[in-house]
Amino acid sequence: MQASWNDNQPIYRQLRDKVIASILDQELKEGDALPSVRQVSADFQLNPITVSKAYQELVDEELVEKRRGVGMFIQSGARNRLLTKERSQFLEHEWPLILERIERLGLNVSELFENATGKSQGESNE
Amino acid sequence: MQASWNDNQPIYRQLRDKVIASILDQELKEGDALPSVRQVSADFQLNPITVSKAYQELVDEELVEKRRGVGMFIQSGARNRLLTKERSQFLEHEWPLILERIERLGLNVSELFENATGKSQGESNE
Amino acid sequence: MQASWNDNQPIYRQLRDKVIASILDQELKEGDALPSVRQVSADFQLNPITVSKAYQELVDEELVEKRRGVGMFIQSGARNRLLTKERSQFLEHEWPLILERIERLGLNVSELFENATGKSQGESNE
Amino acid sequence: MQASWNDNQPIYRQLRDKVIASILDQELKEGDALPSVRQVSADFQLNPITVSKAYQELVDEELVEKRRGVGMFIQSGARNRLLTKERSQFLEHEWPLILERIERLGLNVSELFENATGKSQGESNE
DNA sequence: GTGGTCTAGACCACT
DNA sequence: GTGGTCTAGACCACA
Repeated sequence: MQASWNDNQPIYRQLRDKVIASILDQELKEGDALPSVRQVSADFQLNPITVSKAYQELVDEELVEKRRGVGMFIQSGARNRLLTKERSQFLEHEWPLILERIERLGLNVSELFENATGKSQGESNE
Repeated sequence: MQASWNDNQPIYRQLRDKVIASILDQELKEGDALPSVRQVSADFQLNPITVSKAYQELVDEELVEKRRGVGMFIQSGARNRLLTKERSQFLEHEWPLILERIERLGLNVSELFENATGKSQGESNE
Repeated sequence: MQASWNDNQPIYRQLRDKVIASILDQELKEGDALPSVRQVSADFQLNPITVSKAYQELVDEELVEKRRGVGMFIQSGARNRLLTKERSQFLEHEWPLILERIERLGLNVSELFENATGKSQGESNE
Repeated sequence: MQASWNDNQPIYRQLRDKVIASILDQELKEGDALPSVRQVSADFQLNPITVSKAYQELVDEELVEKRRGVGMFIQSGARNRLLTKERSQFLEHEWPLILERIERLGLNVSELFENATGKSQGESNE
Protein backbone atom coordinates (compact mmCIF):
# COMPACT_ATOMS: atom_id res chain seq x y z
CA MET A 1 0.00 0.00 0.00
CA GLN A 2 2.08 2.89 -1.24
CA ALA A 3 1.09 6.20 -2.56
CA SER A 4 2.23 7.97 -5.70
CA TRP A 5 0.68 11.33 -5.87
CA ASN A 6 0.06 13.14 -9.04
CA ASP A 7 1.22 16.72 -9.06
CA ASN A 8 -1.60 18.08 -11.15
CA GLN A 9 -4.28 17.50 -8.59
CA PRO A 10 -4.44 18.19 -4.88
CA ILE A 11 -3.72 15.18 -2.76
CA TYR A 12 -7.01 15.39 -0.91
CA ARG A 13 -8.84 15.10 -4.21
CA GLN A 14 -6.82 12.13 -5.32
CA LEU A 15 -7.62 10.53 -2.01
CA ARG A 16 -11.30 11.23 -2.48
CA ASP A 17 -11.12 9.73 -5.97
CA LYS A 18 -9.57 6.58 -4.57
CA VAL A 19 -12.45 6.11 -2.18
CA ILE A 20 -14.95 6.72 -4.94
CA ALA A 21 -13.26 4.15 -7.14
CA SER A 22 -13.40 1.67 -4.27
CA ILE A 23 -17.11 2.27 -3.85
CA LEU A 24 -17.76 1.78 -7.54
CA ASP A 25 -15.64 -1.34 -7.59
CA GLN A 26 -17.49 -2.55 -4.49
CA GLU A 27 -14.33 -2.93 -2.54
CA LEU A 28 -16.03 -0.64 -0.09
CA LYS A 29 -19.64 -1.64 0.34
CA GLU A 30 -22.45 0.41 1.77
CA GLY A 31 -22.29 0.44 5.54
CA ASP A 32 -18.57 -0.30 5.55
CA ALA A 33 -16.35 1.89 7.66
CA LEU A 34 -13.70 3.99 6.03
CA PRO A 35 -10.21 3.54 7.46
CA SER A 36 -9.64 6.15 10.13
CA VAL A 37 -8.03 9.48 9.36
CA ARG A 38 -5.14 8.64 11.65
CA GLN A 39 -4.68 5.28 9.93
CA VAL A 40 -4.62 6.75 6.45
CA SER A 41 -2.40 9.65 7.41
CA ALA A 42 0.14 7.20 8.87
CA ASP A 43 -0.07 4.80 5.91
CA PHE A 44 0.42 7.47 3.31
CA GLN A 45 2.61 9.83 5.28
CA LEU A 46 0.09 12.60 4.93
CA ASN A 47 -0.93 15.48 7.08
CA PRO A 48 -4.13 14.40 8.89
CA ILE A 49 -5.78 17.60 7.77
CA THR A 50 -5.33 16.50 4.18
CA VAL A 51 -7.09 13.24 4.88
CA SER A 52 -9.86 14.99 6.74
CA LYS A 53 -10.42 17.27 3.83
CA ALA A 54 -10.83 14.33 1.49
CA TYR A 55 -13.29 12.70 3.85
CA GLN A 56 -15.19 15.92 4.33
CA GLU A 57 -15.72 16.18 0.61
CA LEU A 58 -17.23 12.71 0.60
CA VAL A 59 -19.52 13.75 3.43
CA ASP A 60 -20.56 16.87 1.54
CA GLU A 61 -21.33 14.75 -1.49
CA GLU A 62 -23.50 12.55 0.74
CA LEU A 63 -21.54 9.43 -0.07
CA VAL A 64 -20.20 9.01 3.42
CA GLU A 65 -21.69 9.74 6.81
CA LYS A 66 -19.90 10.70 9.94
CA ARG A 67 -20.96 8.98 13.16
CA ARG A 68 -19.50 10.99 15.98
CA GLY A 69 -17.04 9.13 18.09
CA VAL A 70 -17.36 6.07 15.88
CA GLY A 71 -16.07 6.75 12.41
CA MET A 72 -17.07 7.35 8.81
CA PHE A 73 -19.32 4.95 6.90
CA ILE A 74 -20.42 4.51 3.32
CA GLN A 75 -23.99 5.73 3.07
CA SER A 76 -26.67 3.44 1.80
CA GLY A 77 -27.50 4.14 -1.82
CA ALA A 78 -24.09 5.70 -2.31
CA ARG A 79 -23.05 3.50 -5.19
CA ASN A 80 -26.23 4.04 -7.18
CA ARG A 81 -26.14 7.77 -6.73
CA LEU A 82 -22.52 7.77 -7.76
CA LEU A 83 -23.15 5.72 -10.85
CA THR A 84 -25.92 7.99 -12.03
CA LYS A 85 -23.99 11.16 -11.43
CA GLU A 86 -20.67 10.04 -12.80
CA ARG A 87 -22.16 8.42 -15.87
CA SER A 88 -23.90 11.57 -16.94
CA GLN A 89 -20.82 13.61 -16.12
CA PHE A 90 -18.78 11.31 -18.30
CA LEU A 91 -21.16 11.13 -21.22
CA GLU A 92 -21.96 14.81 -21.33
CA HIS A 93 -18.67 16.41 -20.50
CA GLU A 94 -15.76 14.03 -20.68
CA TRP A 95 -16.48 11.80 -23.61
CA PRO A 96 -16.96 14.60 -26.16
CA LEU A 97 -13.61 16.08 -25.19
CA ILE A 98 -11.98 12.68 -25.48
CA LEU A 99 -13.39 12.24 -28.97
CA GLU A 100 -12.16 15.65 -29.96
CA ARG A 101 -8.70 14.80 -28.70
CA ILE A 102 -8.64 11.46 -30.49
CA GLU A 103 -9.60 13.09 -33.73
CA ARG A 104 -7.10 15.92 -33.32
CA LEU A 105 -4.34 13.38 -32.84
CA GLY A 106 -5.44 11.62 -36.00
CA LEU A 107 -6.02 8.40 -34.14
CA ASN A 108 -8.42 5.76 -35.31
CA VAL A 109 -11.38 5.42 -32.98
CA SER A 110 -12.33 1.99 -34.20
CA GLU A 111 -8.92 0.55 -33.59
CA LEU A 112 -8.71 2.01 -30.15
CA PHE A 113 -12.00 0.38 -29.39
CA GLU A 114 -11.16 -2.98 -30.84
CA ASN A 115 -8.22 -3.24 -28.53
CA ALA A 116 -10.46 -1.99 -25.77
CA THR A 117 -13.22 -4.52 -26.24
CA GLY A 118 -10.68 -7.28 -26.63
CA LYS A 119 -9.25 -6.23 -23.34
CA SER A 120 -12.32 -5.52 -21.29
CA GLN A 121 -14.30 -8.54 -22.43
CA GLY A 122 -11.52 -10.71 -21.15
CA GLU A 123 -10.73 -10.82 -17.48
CA SER A 124 -9.99 -7.51 -15.98
CA ASN A 125 -7.83 -4.70 -17.14
CA GLU A 126 -6.19 -3.76 -13.95
CA MET B 1 -12.50 35.41 -30.89
CA GLN B 2 -13.66 35.48 -27.33
CA ALA B 3 -12.24 33.93 -24.26
CA SER B 4 -13.91 31.61 -21.82
CA TRP B 5 -11.46 30.65 -19.17
CA ASN B 6 -11.77 27.61 -17.09
CA ASP B 7 -11.06 28.07 -13.43
CA ASN B 8 -9.39 24.72 -12.86
CA GLN B 9 -6.30 25.55 -14.81
CA PRO B 10 -4.20 28.69 -14.95
CA ILE B 11 -4.98 30.88 -17.89
CA TYR B 12 -1.46 30.75 -19.23
CA ARG B 13 -1.73 27.00 -19.50
CA GLN B 14 -5.08 27.16 -21.26
CA LEU B 15 -3.56 29.61 -23.67
CA ARG B 16 -0.68 27.29 -24.30
CA ASP B 17 -3.13 24.48 -24.96
CA LYS B 18 -5.00 26.63 -27.45
CA VAL B 19 -1.86 27.25 -29.44
CA ILE B 20 -1.02 23.57 -29.37
CA ALA B 21 -4.47 22.70 -30.64
CA SER B 22 -4.05 25.27 -33.41
CA ILE B 23 -0.78 23.70 -34.44
CA LEU B 24 -2.29 20.24 -34.53
CA ASP B 25 -5.29 21.52 -36.48
CA GLN B 26 -2.89 23.32 -38.82
CA GLU B 27 -4.49 26.66 -38.18
CA LEU B 28 -0.99 27.70 -37.26
CA LYS B 29 1.54 26.33 -39.70
CA GLU B 30 5.26 25.98 -39.25
CA GLY B 31 7.01 29.27 -39.80
CA ASP B 32 3.89 31.25 -38.98
CA ALA B 33 4.18 34.02 -36.46
CA LEU B 34 2.21 33.74 -33.28
CA PRO B 35 0.03 36.74 -32.59
CA SER B 36 2.12 39.16 -30.55
CA VAL B 37 1.96 39.17 -26.79
CA ARG B 38 0.44 42.61 -26.85
CA GLN B 39 -2.13 41.58 -29.42
CA VAL B 40 -3.29 38.60 -27.44
CA SER B 41 -3.26 40.48 -24.21
CA ALA B 42 -5.49 43.14 -25.74
CA ASP B 43 -7.81 40.63 -27.46
CA PHE B 44 -8.38 38.56 -24.38
CA GLN B 45 -8.06 41.33 -21.82
CA LEU B 46 -5.14 39.66 -20.16
CA ASN B 47 -2.01 40.92 -18.54
CA PRO B 48 0.90 40.68 -21.00
CA ILE B 49 2.85 38.68 -18.45
CA THR B 50 0.21 35.98 -18.47
CA VAL B 51 0.50 35.70 -22.23
CA SER B 52 4.28 35.73 -22.04
CA LYS B 53 4.23 32.86 -19.66
CA ALA B 54 2.15 30.78 -22.04
CA TYR B 55 4.49 31.60 -24.91
CA GLN B 56 7.55 30.88 -22.83
CA GLU B 57 6.26 27.39 -22.13
CA LEU B 58 5.96 26.80 -25.84
CA VAL B 59 9.52 27.98 -26.32
CA ASP B 60 10.70 25.64 -23.58
CA GLU B 61 8.91 22.77 -25.31
CA GLU B 62 10.69 23.71 -28.53
CA LEU B 63 7.48 24.22 -30.43
CA VAL B 64 8.01 27.91 -30.88
CA GLU B 65 11.12 29.93 -31.47
CA LYS B 66 11.78 33.46 -30.45
CA ARG B 67 13.37 35.84 -32.93
CA ARG B 68 14.59 38.68 -30.85
CA GLY B 69 12.93 41.97 -31.48
CA VAL B 70 10.78 40.34 -34.12
CA GLY B 71 8.37 37.90 -32.61
CA MET B 72 7.60 34.26 -31.95
CA PHE B 73 7.32 31.67 -34.70
CA ILE B 74 6.18 28.08 -34.98
CA GLN B 75 9.31 25.95 -35.28
CA SER B 76 9.75 23.70 -38.21
CA GLY B 77 8.90 20.13 -37.36
CA ALA B 78 6.74 21.31 -34.49
CA ARG B 79 3.60 19.54 -35.61
CA ASN B 80 5.27 16.20 -36.14
CA ARG B 81 7.04 16.33 -32.83
CA LEU B 82 3.78 17.23 -31.18
CA LEU B 83 1.87 14.44 -32.82
CA THR B 84 4.45 11.86 -31.85
CA LYS B 85 4.64 13.03 -28.28
CA GLU B 86 0.97 13.54 -27.69
CA ARG B 87 -0.04 10.29 -29.33
CA SER B 88 2.23 8.23 -27.17
CA GLN B 89 1.15 10.21 -24.12
CA PHE B 90 -2.45 9.47 -24.99
CA LEU B 91 -2.05 5.82 -25.83
CA GLU B 92 0.17 4.97 -22.91
CA HIS B 93 -1.25 7.08 -20.15
CA GLU B 94 -4.63 8.54 -20.94
CA TRP B 95 -6.45 5.86 -22.89
CA PRO B 96 -5.92 3.09 -20.32
CA LEU B 97 -7.36 5.34 -17.63
CA ILE B 98 -10.30 6.18 -19.83
CA LEU B 99 -11.01 2.50 -20.42
CA GLU B 100 -10.76 1.85 -16.73
CA ARG B 101 -13.21 4.62 -16.06
CA ILE B 102 -15.63 3.39 -18.72
CA GLU B 103 -15.59 -0.06 -17.27
CA ARG B 104 -15.89 1.15 -13.71
CA LEU B 105 -19.00 3.11 -14.67
CA GLY B 106 -20.40 0.00 -16.33
CA LEU B 107 -20.90 1.86 -19.57
CA ASN B 108 -21.61 0.05 -22.77
CA VAL B 109 -18.49 0.05 -24.85
CA SER B 110 -20.28 -0.82 -28.07
CA GLU B 111 -22.62 2.11 -27.77
CA LEU B 112 -19.86 4.59 -27.12
CA PHE B 113 -18.08 3.04 -30.04
CA GLU B 114 -21.02 3.49 -32.39
CA ASN B 115 -21.63 7.05 -31.41
CA ALA B 116 -17.98 7.75 -31.73
CA THR B 117 -17.53 6.28 -35.16
CA GLY B 118 -20.86 7.65 -36.34
CA LYS B 119 -19.74 11.05 -35.25
CA SER B 120 -16.13 11.21 -36.21
CA GLN B 121 -16.29 9.26 -39.43
CA GLY B 122 -19.15 11.44 -40.59
CA GLU B 123 -18.60 15.12 -41.16
CA SER B 124 -17.22 16.96 -38.25
CA ASN B 125 -17.91 16.91 -34.60
CA GLU B 126 -17.54 20.53 -33.79
CA MET C 1 23.17 38.84 4.05
CA GLN C 2 22.82 41.75 1.71
CA ALA C 3 22.05 41.90 -1.92
CA SER C 4 24.02 43.54 -4.65
CA TRP C 5 22.36 42.91 -7.92
CA ASN C 6 24.11 43.05 -11.18
CA ASP C 7 22.28 44.82 -13.95
CA ASN C 8 23.39 42.59 -16.75
CA GLN C 9 21.36 39.64 -15.67
CA PRO C 10 17.81 39.38 -14.36
CA ILE C 11 17.62 39.19 -10.61
CA TYR C 12 15.80 35.89 -10.64
CA ARG C 13 18.70 34.34 -12.48
CA GLN C 14 21.27 35.77 -10.12
CA LEU C 15 19.23 34.35 -7.27
CA ARG C 16 19.16 30.98 -8.93
CA ASP C 17 22.92 31.15 -9.35
CA LYS C 18 23.34 31.94 -5.69
CA VAL C 19 21.42 28.86 -4.68
CA ILE C 20 23.44 26.75 -7.06
CA ALA C 21 26.67 28.10 -5.62
CA SER C 22 25.38 27.29 -2.14
CA ILE C 23 24.64 23.74 -3.16
CA LEU C 24 28.09 23.31 -4.65
CA ASP C 25 29.70 24.85 -1.60
CA GLN C 26 27.57 22.58 0.59
CA GLU C 27 26.06 25.49 2.46
CA LEU C 28 22.78 23.99 1.37
CA LYS C 29 22.79 20.23 1.75
CA GLU C 30 20.49 17.71 0.18
CA GLY C 31 17.19 17.55 1.99
CA ASP C 32 17.58 21.05 3.35
CA ALA C 33 14.72 23.45 2.92
CA LEU C 34 15.28 26.53 0.87
CA PRO C 35 14.38 29.74 2.65
CA SER C 36 10.75 30.45 1.86
CA VAL C 37 9.78 32.71 -0.99
CA ARG C 38 8.36 35.19 1.47
CA GLN C 39 11.48 35.10 3.57
CA VAL C 40 13.78 35.79 0.68
CA SER C 41 11.52 38.41 -0.76
CA ALA C 42 11.56 40.22 2.58
CA ASP C 43 15.30 39.80 3.14
CA PHE C 44 16.27 41.10 -0.25
CA GLN C 45 13.39 43.52 -0.74
CA LEU C 46 12.18 41.68 -3.80
CA ASN C 47 8.82 40.96 -5.22
CA PRO C 48 7.78 37.40 -4.29
CA ILE C 49 7.20 36.64 -7.95
CA THR C 50 10.82 37.36 -8.72
CA VAL C 51 11.89 34.88 -6.07
CA SER C 52 9.35 32.33 -7.26
CA LYS C 53 10.74 32.52 -10.73
CA ALA C 54 14.24 31.73 -9.47
CA TYR C 55 12.95 28.80 -7.46
CA GLN C 56 10.87 27.53 -10.33
CA GLU C 57 13.96 27.36 -12.50
CA LEU C 58 15.63 25.21 -9.89
CA VAL C 59 12.62 22.91 -9.85
CA ASP C 60 12.72 22.66 -13.63
CA GLU C 61 16.38 21.74 -13.43
CA GLU C 62 15.48 19.03 -10.93
CA LEU C 63 17.76 20.43 -8.27
CA VAL C 64 14.94 21.35 -5.96
CA GLU C 65 11.65 19.68 -5.22
CA LYS C 66 8.45 21.25 -4.19
CA ARG C 67 6.47 19.70 -1.36
CA ARG C 68 3.06 21.19 -1.69
CA GLY C 69 2.00 23.40 1.12
CA VAL C 70 5.29 22.74 2.84
CA GLY C 71 8.14 24.32 0.96
CA MET C 72 11.03 23.70 -1.39
CA PHE C 73 13.84 21.25 -0.68
CA ILE C 74 17.19 20.37 -2.19
CA GLN C 75 16.72 17.11 -4.05
CA SER C 76 18.86 14.17 -3.19
CA GLY C 77 21.68 13.78 -5.66
CA ALA C 78 21.43 17.42 -6.58
CA ARG C 79 25.06 18.25 -5.88
CA ASN C 80 26.44 15.36 -7.84
CA ARG C 81 24.24 16.04 -10.81
CA LEU C 82 25.28 19.66 -10.66
CA LEU C 83 28.96 18.89 -10.47
CA THR C 84 28.79 16.54 -13.41
CA LYS C 85 26.81 18.90 -15.54
CA GLU C 86 28.70 22.06 -14.69
CA ARG C 87 32.10 20.46 -15.03
CA SER C 88 31.44 19.21 -18.51
CA GLN C 89 29.88 22.55 -19.41
CA PHE C 90 32.99 24.28 -18.17
CA LEU C 91 35.52 21.98 -19.74
CA GLU C 92 33.82 21.71 -23.08
CA HIS C 93 32.49 25.18 -23.61
CA GLU C 94 33.90 27.73 -21.23
CA TRP C 95 37.53 26.79 -20.77
CA PRO C 96 38.35 26.70 -24.50
CA LEU C 97 36.95 30.19 -24.88
CA ILE C 98 38.92 31.37 -21.88
CA LEU C 99 42.12 29.99 -23.36
CA GLU C 100 41.35 31.61 -26.65
CA ARG C 101 40.81 34.91 -24.89
CA ILE C 102 44.04 34.59 -22.88
CA GLU C 103 46.00 33.92 -25.99
CA ARG C 104 44.34 36.69 -27.94
CA LEU C 105 45.25 39.15 -25.23
CA GLY C 106 48.82 37.89 -25.35
CA LEU C 107 48.78 37.18 -21.65
CA ASN C 108 51.44 35.08 -20.04
CA VAL C 109 49.99 31.70 -19.30
CA SER C 110 52.69 30.78 -16.83
CA GLU C 111 52.08 33.85 -14.74
CA LEU C 112 48.38 33.29 -14.56
CA PHE C 113 49.16 29.73 -13.70
CA GLU C 114 51.43 30.68 -10.83
CA ASN C 115 49.03 33.17 -9.38
CA ALA C 116 46.27 30.68 -9.71
CA THR C 117 48.01 27.81 -8.02
CA GLY C 118 49.53 30.06 -5.42
CA LYS C 119 46.09 31.30 -4.61
CA SER C 120 43.91 28.25 -4.79
CA GLN C 121 46.30 25.67 -3.46
CA GLY C 122 46.94 27.85 -0.47
CA GLU C 123 44.16 28.56 1.94
CA SER C 124 41.12 30.02 0.43
CA ASN C 125 40.58 32.70 -2.11
CA GLU C 126 37.57 34.33 -0.67
CA MET D 1 30.81 32.88 -43.53
CA GLN D 2 27.80 31.90 -41.53
CA ALA D 3 26.48 33.21 -38.29
CA SER D 4 25.42 31.34 -35.20
CA TRP D 5 24.14 33.77 -32.68
CA ASN D 6 24.22 33.15 -29.03
CA ASP D 7 20.98 33.81 -27.26
CA ASN D 8 22.49 35.20 -24.10
CA GLN D 9 23.88 38.30 -25.64
CA PRO D 10 22.43 40.83 -28.05
CA ILE D 11 23.44 40.26 -31.61
CA TYR D 12 24.90 43.73 -32.01
CA ARG D 13 27.26 43.01 -29.14
CA GLN D 14 28.35 39.69 -30.56
CA LEU D 15 29.02 41.48 -33.81
CA ARG D 16 31.07 44.10 -32.02
CA ASP D 17 33.01 41.34 -30.28
CA LYS D 18 33.77 39.71 -33.60
CA VAL D 19 35.30 42.91 -34.92
CA ILE D 20 37.31 43.36 -31.76
CA ALA D 21 38.65 39.84 -32.02
CA SER D 22 39.62 40.52 -35.61
CA ILE D 23 41.50 43.63 -34.56
CA LEU D 24 43.35 41.79 -31.83
CA ASP D 25 44.15 38.93 -34.18
CA GLN D 26 45.32 41.51 -36.74
CA GLU D 27 42.93 40.23 -39.34
CA LEU D 28 41.72 43.80 -39.43
CA LYS D 29 44.65 46.19 -39.34
CA GLU D 30 44.63 49.83 -38.48
CA GLY D 31 43.43 51.86 -41.39
CA ASP D 32 41.51 48.95 -42.88
CA ALA D 33 37.90 49.50 -43.83
CA LEU D 34 35.17 47.59 -42.08
CA PRO D 35 32.80 45.77 -44.42
CA SER D 36 29.81 47.99 -45.10
CA VAL D 37 26.68 47.82 -43.03
CA ARG D 38 24.70 46.76 -46.06
CA GLN D 39 27.25 44.04 -46.81
CA VAL D 40 27.21 42.60 -43.31
CA SER D 41 23.47 42.80 -42.99
CA ALA D 42 23.09 40.84 -46.20
CA ASP D 43 25.75 38.29 -45.30
CA PHE D 44 24.35 37.55 -41.88
CA GLN D 45 20.69 38.16 -42.61
CA LEU D 46 20.50 40.88 -40.05
CA ASN D 47 18.54 44.03 -39.75
CA PRO D 48 20.86 46.86 -40.91
CA ILE D 49 20.02 48.75 -37.73
CA THR D 50 21.55 45.92 -35.72
CA VAL D 51 24.77 46.18 -37.67
CA SER D 52 24.80 49.93 -37.33
CA LYS D 53 24.43 49.63 -33.62
CA ALA D 54 27.45 47.34 -33.40
CA TYR D 55 29.50 49.74 -35.50
CA GLN D 56 28.33 52.70 -33.49
CA GLU D 57 29.60 51.06 -30.32
CA LEU D 58 32.99 50.67 -31.94
CA VAL D 59 32.94 54.32 -32.87
CA ASP D 60 31.98 55.28 -29.33
CA GLU D 61 34.87 53.22 -28.03
CA GLU D 62 37.16 55.09 -30.41
CA LEU D 63 38.29 51.92 -32.13
CA VAL D 64 36.69 52.81 -35.42
CA GLU D 65 36.15 56.08 -37.18
CA LYS D 66 33.39 57.00 -39.51
CA ARG D 67 34.34 58.87 -42.69
CA ARG D 68 31.15 60.26 -44.09
CA GLY D 69 30.25 58.97 -47.48
CA VAL D 70 33.24 56.64 -47.48
CA GLY D 71 32.91 54.06 -44.74
CA MET D 72 34.21 52.97 -41.38
CA PHE D 73 37.91 52.46 -40.65
CA ILE D 74 39.99 50.99 -37.88
CA GLN D 75 41.56 53.87 -35.98
CA SER D 76 45.29 54.08 -35.60
CA GLY D 77 46.37 52.90 -32.17
CA ALA D 78 43.20 50.87 -31.85
CA ARG D 79 44.91 47.58 -31.20
CA ASN D 80 47.17 48.89 -28.47
CA ARG D 81 44.38 50.69 -26.68
CA LEU D 82 42.32 47.54 -26.91
CA LEU D 83 45.04 45.34 -25.51
CA THR D 84 45.61 47.60 -22.54
CA LYS D 85 41.96 47.93 -21.72
CA GLU D 86 40.97 44.32 -22.24
CA ARG D 87 43.94 42.94 -20.37
CA SER D 88 43.19 44.90 -17.25
CA GLN D 89 39.51 44.05 -17.58
CA PHE D 90 40.43 40.40 -17.78
CA LEU D 91 42.93 40.34 -14.96
CA GLU D 92 40.91 42.40 -12.55
CA HIS D 93 37.40 41.21 -13.17
CA GLU D 94 37.21 38.05 -15.20
CA TRP D 95 40.11 35.96 -14.03
CA PRO D 96 39.20 36.03 -10.33
CA LEU D 97 35.69 34.84 -11.14
CA ILE D 98 37.10 32.10 -13.32
CA LEU D 99 39.34 30.91 -10.51
CA GLU D 100 36.41 30.92 -8.12
CA ARG D 101 34.40 28.85 -10.54
CA ILE D 102 37.21 26.37 -11.09
CA GLU D 103 37.64 25.88 -7.39
CA ARG D 104 33.91 25.55 -6.77
CA LEU D 105 33.75 22.81 -9.36
CA GLY D 106 36.63 21.06 -7.63
CA LEU D 107 38.71 21.15 -10.76
CA ASN D 108 42.46 21.07 -10.71
CA VAL D 109 43.95 24.34 -11.88
CA SER D 110 47.34 22.86 -12.66
CA GLU D 111 45.93 20.18 -14.88
CA LEU D 112 43.77 22.61 -16.77
CA PHE D 113 46.86 24.67 -17.39
CA GLU D 114 49.06 21.83 -18.42
CA ASN D 115 46.68 20.94 -21.15
CA ALA D 116 46.46 24.61 -21.95
CA THR D 117 50.16 25.22 -22.27
CA GLY D 118 50.56 22.02 -24.20
CA LYS D 119 47.97 23.27 -26.58
CA SER D 120 48.93 26.88 -26.99
CA GLN D 121 52.63 26.29 -27.32
CA GLY D 122 51.90 24.07 -30.25
CA GLU D 123 50.37 25.55 -33.37
CA SER D 124 47.17 27.33 -32.78
CA ASN D 125 44.11 26.42 -30.85
CA GLU D 126 41.47 27.52 -33.26
C1' DG E 1 2.47 28.46 7.40
C1' DT E 2 3.70 27.22 2.15
C1' DG E 3 3.76 28.43 -3.12
C1' DG E 4 0.73 29.98 -7.43
C1' DT E 5 -1.67 33.22 -10.18
C1' DC E 6 -3.23 37.45 -11.86
C1' DT E 7 -3.64 42.58 -12.51
C1' DA E 8 -2.05 47.26 -13.42
C1' DG E 9 1.39 49.86 -14.76
C1' DA E 10 6.21 51.10 -15.57
C1' DC E 11 10.61 50.75 -17.76
C1' DC E 12 14.09 48.51 -20.59
C1' DA E 13 16.50 46.08 -24.47
C1' DC E 14 16.40 44.40 -29.06
C1' DT E 15 15.51 44.75 -34.14
C1' DG F 1 7.20 47.36 -33.56
C1' DT F 2 8.86 42.97 -30.60
C1' DG F 3 9.49 40.42 -25.86
C1' DG F 4 11.57 40.74 -20.80
C1' DT F 5 11.67 42.24 -16.17
C1' DC F 6 10.18 44.18 -12.03
C1' DT F 7 7.01 46.26 -8.46
C1' DA F 8 2.97 46.58 -5.55
C1' DG F 9 -0.74 44.49 -3.99
C1' DA F 10 -4.52 41.15 -4.02
C1' DC F 11 -6.54 36.63 -3.80
C1' DC F 12 -6.42 31.58 -3.93
C1' DA F 13 -5.18 26.63 -3.00
C1' DC F 14 -2.65 23.42 -0.35
C1' DA F 15 -1.03 21.04 3.94
